[in-house]
Amino acid sequence: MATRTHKHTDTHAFPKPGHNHDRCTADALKKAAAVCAQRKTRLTDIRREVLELVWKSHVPVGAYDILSQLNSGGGRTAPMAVYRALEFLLENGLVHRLASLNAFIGCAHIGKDHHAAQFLICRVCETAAELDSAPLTRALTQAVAERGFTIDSQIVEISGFCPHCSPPT
Amino acid sequence: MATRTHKHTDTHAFPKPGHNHDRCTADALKKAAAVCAQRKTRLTDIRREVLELVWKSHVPVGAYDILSQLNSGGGRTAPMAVYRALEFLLENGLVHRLASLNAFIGCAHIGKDHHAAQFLICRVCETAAELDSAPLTRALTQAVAERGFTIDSQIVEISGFCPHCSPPT
DNA sequence: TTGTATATGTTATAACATAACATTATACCA
DNA sequence: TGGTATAATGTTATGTTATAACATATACAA
Repeated sequence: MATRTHKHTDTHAFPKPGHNHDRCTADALKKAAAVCAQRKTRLTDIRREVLELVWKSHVPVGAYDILSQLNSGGGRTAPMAVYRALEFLLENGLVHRLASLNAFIGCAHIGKDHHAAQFLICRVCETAAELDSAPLTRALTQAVAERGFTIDSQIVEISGFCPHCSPPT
Repeated sequence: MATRTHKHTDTHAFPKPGHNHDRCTADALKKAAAVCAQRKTRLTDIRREVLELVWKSHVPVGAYDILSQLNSGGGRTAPMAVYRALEFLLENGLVHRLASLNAFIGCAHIGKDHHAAQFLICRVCETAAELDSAPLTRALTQAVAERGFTIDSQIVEISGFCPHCSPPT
């Protein structure tokens, strides 16, 4: 029988409304720096600023939202700069793009090359969380293989109601 | 033991390069008319034209592509008309929207309220096909339920190589 | 320090989508 | 049949997301 040693069951918990979010951000930035150091890519000022803005919350954020936050102090950054930073962050597995929202969110599992990109998105609080279910991935892999198809990349985005928000009555 | 009576195993086959596509189109249009009659919604000229254009192939098509095809004969249709037609077709389950491509494709299973919206998309020939895997749906439902999440809608879009196109060597 | 690769700045435009209001067509009932 | 409500379409304008192309600047290694 396989060993089952989990420190806690919180690994995939949906972000709680009152959690200490500063920790999420600090942790993400630390790991991001480590990943970039290891991969010998450069986490420049603008890239880090964009990453910080993406990590302001667990709500996916649009490129132009990031842009206006960057420019809120009178800056003159252009859209290209933001898209380039996002492209870098995507390539390095530091953020994800949600196709259903045209928005970006910080990767919650930096380093563990999951690359699953399976998301739960709450319609009420707009929070998005990575699902990363191994059984789901297995079912998907099998279903796709049965069709004679070879996976290159996948998008799984589930919209609904998170554990902290009730469906409208 | 459950009965297993399938006319053929082709139900979920990936569209073959040389298949008789006129049949796909004719079939889709016939079913579309039936659905609209049953639901007492109106398949007007522009709606049917857009549906026909969507069914020109199994490659998802953008709204502005549809628009330029509509106007290729000197017409002056505006984007709104196309988007409104697409909205109608979506509401009536006659087409799907692929979020990863910002494009639309005819629904291959009109009537059978699947609403799964699981797609395979070939990177080479650009053909998209509905996956609609029950095991996948089950795994997904379960994984989501385990997180205390309630599904409202789902997007599953798998990009890769179809059975008729080889991965680049 | 100088060359090369990488990153950023800048301008313009492409691509996708909707808001708001006017007009026309259709259905349905009195 | 004619009036009226509803649905559909026309029209204009604009919002939103994303990329192309070329110029300049910065970092790093030889």
